[in-house]
Amino acid sequence: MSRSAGNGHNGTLDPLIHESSRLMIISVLNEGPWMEFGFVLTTTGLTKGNLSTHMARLVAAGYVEEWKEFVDRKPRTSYRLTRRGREAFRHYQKTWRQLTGGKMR
Amino acid sequence: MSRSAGNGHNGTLDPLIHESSRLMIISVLNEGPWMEFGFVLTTTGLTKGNLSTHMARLVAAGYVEEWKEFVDRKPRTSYRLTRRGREAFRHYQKTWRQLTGGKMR
DNA sequence: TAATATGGTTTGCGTCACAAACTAGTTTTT
DNA sequence: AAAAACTAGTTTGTGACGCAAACCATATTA
Repeated sequence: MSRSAGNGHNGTLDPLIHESSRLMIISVLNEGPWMEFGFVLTTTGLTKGNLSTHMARLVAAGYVEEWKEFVDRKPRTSYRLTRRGREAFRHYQKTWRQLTGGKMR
Repeated sequence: MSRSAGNGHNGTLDPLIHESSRLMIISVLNEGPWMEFGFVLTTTGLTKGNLSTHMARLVAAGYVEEWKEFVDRKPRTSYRLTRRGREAFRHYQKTWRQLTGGKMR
């Protein structure tokens, strides 16, 4: 198999991270440890539906970890970046800077 | 009319620029003045079809200027960023850095 | 004149991001 | 105690769009 996934360490922008909404989400999660759904919701300004589905994809990709619990009899969902997620984000940032910085340098 | 286009000077990433292929194209065009189709083609690694349609969109948006001529009896198409295009790209870069750099700084 | 190359454009399909509708349970109101 | 409204998300329907493949027009070579 030839190494050329959407994310890998080739010079392409991981689409899972690059998509605007998810870029916002990941940038927020990158600033700290566990964050609640509601916090990410208001910080990013996304709708609940979209936040929910984007989160599901990030979890499925192993970039984000999900924690569900009941607090005061109500459900509470929290997220944090996994190590893989943080690394992927770092790599994405590096790639973006190279790309937009010009081929020759 | 309330200023909130896809590109405007609000804190969102202009989708016309943010899309990976076009981000590559614009980054390349940003490095110089007129560039030929074939050059952009090999530099970005896109297929001809996709390059063609992306260029059409960028031209339609007023971000890129198109120049068609015949050289040695063969068609030649060249492109360059317009002033608006360069400005939009600068603004995009600024926005991206703010966004991914964290809310608090 | 048939094949091959050059320089693109157009088309069809599959993915996916978004808003809207829905689910499940809790608290408040009447 | 039933209904209404609120909390905390999840699921669904659909339009937009990015991609590869097919196509077109002209020029060159065999």
